[in-house]
Amino acid sequence: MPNNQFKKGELYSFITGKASTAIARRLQKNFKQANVDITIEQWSVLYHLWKQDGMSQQQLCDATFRDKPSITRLVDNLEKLKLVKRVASKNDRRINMIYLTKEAQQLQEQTMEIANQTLNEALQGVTNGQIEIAKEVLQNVYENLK
Amino acid sequence: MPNNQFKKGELYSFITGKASTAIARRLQKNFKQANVDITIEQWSVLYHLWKQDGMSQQQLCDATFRDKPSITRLVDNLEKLKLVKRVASKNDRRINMIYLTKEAQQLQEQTMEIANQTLNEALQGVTNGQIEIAKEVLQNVYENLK
DNA sequence: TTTGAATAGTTGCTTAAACAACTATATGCC
DNA sequence: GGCATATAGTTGTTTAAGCAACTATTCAAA
Repeated sequence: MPNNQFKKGELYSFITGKASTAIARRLQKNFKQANVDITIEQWSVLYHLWKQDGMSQQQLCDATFRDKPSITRLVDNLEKLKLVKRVASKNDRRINMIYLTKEAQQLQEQTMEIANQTLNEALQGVTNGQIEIAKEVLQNVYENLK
Repeated sequence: MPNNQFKKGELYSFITGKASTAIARRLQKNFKQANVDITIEQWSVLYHLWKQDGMSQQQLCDATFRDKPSITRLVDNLEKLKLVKRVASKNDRRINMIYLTKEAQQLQEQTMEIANQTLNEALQGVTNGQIEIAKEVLQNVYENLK
């Protein structure tokens, strides 16, 4: 493989992920404007629980690409906010199953709408074909490194 | 513009930026293996100073897409590591100009090589054409939101 | 020229990430 | 059964991000 496939000056945007930072900030701002008082990291955990309620912390680690201490503390904070509950598994007492509260269930529709709007703001002027290719590249990078 | 340009299930990878997180982690790991004891955030500041030594903190904010407190503290830590020096501007006493030390200058070649290798690992199997489109999309997103 | 606004940087606070070290429970093998 | 190992989760520590509030300096306009 050629060692210098890319010009050095082009490295930076790939490594720093300014685009995803910008999306994250905008989403946080849009949550705040709608008086939704959660962080985007907390939202990303809820996102997976909305898809499947009752996941173990380890499953949340895999789903959100975070390590175990990060999930422990995100779940701590979500519990303080009364958005999730830890329930010890009866089959395997090492495992905490995480369940959404009613309050968290009620957040789904509103916050998914805000996330959709945020993505529409972010992707103005970008064609669906370009988006598909960008997603493939990002997925490929993720697979190469995980 | 249509309101639901994207399927909801496709949102997540865009918002969370798993790919850039993965690149960042791999770069950090590769620095560590080479006994380069700096964080990727510190490296990203040095990166811009290698391109142009003697920038103000505000210029570093713009270049690295960080806010002022973040740069204050990154410069604090880089000063502790003796990699940069703050020099008060004589023209405008509000401004700190940040200069690389000799130690930091010596880090450039090695760490840029590691960054190049890391990108090559990340982008295996991705064509230059795909990379160009992905970069355009990410740049477009950044412009839309900044 | 003085007063109000803008700019550059710092500090305090909360949230989160990464890593290492730790506890508790389960599993597999002899 | 008992011991080594793997798995699930927690705690401690350092680094960093984001926001608000703050100080110091400069600029601009009356």
